[in-house]
Amino acid sequence: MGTTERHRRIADALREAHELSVAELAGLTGSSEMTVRRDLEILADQGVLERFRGGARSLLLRGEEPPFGLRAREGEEAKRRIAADVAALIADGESVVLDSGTTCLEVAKALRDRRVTVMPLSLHAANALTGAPSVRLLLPGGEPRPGELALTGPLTEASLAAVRFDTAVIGCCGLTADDGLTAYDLADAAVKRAAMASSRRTVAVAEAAKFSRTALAFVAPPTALHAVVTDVTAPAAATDALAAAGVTVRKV
Amino acid sequence: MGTTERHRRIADALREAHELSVAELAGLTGSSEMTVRRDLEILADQGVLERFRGGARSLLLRGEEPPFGLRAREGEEAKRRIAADVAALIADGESVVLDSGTTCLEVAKALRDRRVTVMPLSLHAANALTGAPSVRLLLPGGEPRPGELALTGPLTEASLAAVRFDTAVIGCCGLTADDGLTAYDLADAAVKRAAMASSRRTVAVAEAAKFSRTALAFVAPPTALHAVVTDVTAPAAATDALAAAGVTVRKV
DNA sequence: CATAATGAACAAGGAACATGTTCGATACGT
DNA sequence: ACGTATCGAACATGTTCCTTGTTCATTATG
Repeated sequence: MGTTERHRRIADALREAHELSVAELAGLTGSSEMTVRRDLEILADQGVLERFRGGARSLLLRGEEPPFGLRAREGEEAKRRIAADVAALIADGESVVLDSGTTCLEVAKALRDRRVTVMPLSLHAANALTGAPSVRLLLPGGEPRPGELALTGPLTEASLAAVRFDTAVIGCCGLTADDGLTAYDLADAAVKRAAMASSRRTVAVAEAAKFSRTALAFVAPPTALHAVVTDVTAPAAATDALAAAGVTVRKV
Repeated sequence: MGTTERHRRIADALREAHELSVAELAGLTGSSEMTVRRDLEILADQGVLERFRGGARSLLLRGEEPPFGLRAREGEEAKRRIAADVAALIADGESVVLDSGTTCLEVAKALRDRRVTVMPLSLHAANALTGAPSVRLLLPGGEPRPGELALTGPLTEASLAAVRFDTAVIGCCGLTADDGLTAYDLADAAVKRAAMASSRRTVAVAEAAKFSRTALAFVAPPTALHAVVTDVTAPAAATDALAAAGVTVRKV
């Protein structure tokens, strides 16, 4: 079993059982206790769990967002397909503002060899695009949130206000026809709104799981979106409701 | 011989001999021709040299700046000492704007465990500071220059204008009592000036080699500097002249 | 057209990483 | 305060990835 696979299993097991002993986790993963301890130390640093003598307890009980490193490994294949489709929606020469989040990071990778202007809203995406000779990279100012490295704050909003884009590619934590597009973080939501306000059209990206969630911070109603790109496993009821609200839904 | 050591030798040899054959470079480095070809491809991508059939010729003949990857490995020890001294000049709780360049990157590493607010002017320094729990990181907007990843342009200057710092740590390409502080890049020079204008005091960092150079873009006269940190090998004539202009010179 | 350089493909060597084991130190319950 | 269980540092082993060298078919040059 690979390291990341084991981390995922430990995090999942703790989300269900609240807390587990090191011995239980070692049995569950089939590895030694020492390895589990090393994993727990890493996951504790990421804020996934809290150590106590003999075991660990999950910190992801409520509607909180798992940390970046964990989410990046979930549904990678679906995210890549979504990203490829989004890249196909963008024409050469366009200017794009690219939201933070793991799905948008895949979009960044998909845009590396395209002739486009990109303003990424997270350092992860920025790093994915540096050194790409055909991409003109514009960085907004702001304060990178730990782990996520999403840029937020007045500097970010000021940078966005100074530029106009053809397309905004926006990620989300929840997306339903009733509640619209929602995010876990209030500051993030403000940046998403600013990015959309500076763009002619908005493309939202959302894996299937997003359609059954509504997060804390409201960003925009479905009518503000021009297209939503999701994967084929998205529930038809949810996507039909969005389509009825006038959004173009692409399942890839 | 390590890879970076070999790259350095190849670049140095070409700077002296203008152009050399692959066979000559293979003999010089004691490695196979295939390895030299692979090295030349990498260095050509970095803009260090130009390939031609049978060998390569240097592109660093004039007053041009060697690429970031090469400079980072030169005088590492001196840069680390300078960086440690600069970090000691900065008090806990201070806000600092940190210039681009390899020496300032070392300063960023030296500040990782300090309780300070830092706005780095290059993505290299920004990446060195992400994940540091005690550092409040502020990113300016701007366009990262390839390789260097130095942020420049109107967005950078606007971000700097919106904030006030206790200390500006400024790198340079040349520093003399007559010509003042100079840089290779005009856009960089404008950013340096904006950073200094937003700060109460300016600390310049300069390895010994900088005192015998004057680069294209003028940034500031010596009188605008409050302190210069350099290494012990800096020529006394140059540092004395700066001291006479009212600058505190620290040799470490 | 002949010769030399080139770069792709494969193989060997070594460095870096992940994992497991051992053992002294440390924290907890009684 | 004592005994027990947990912890994490240090070492040993296995695995993977990166670097280097060799071979050979292709390509450029005179």
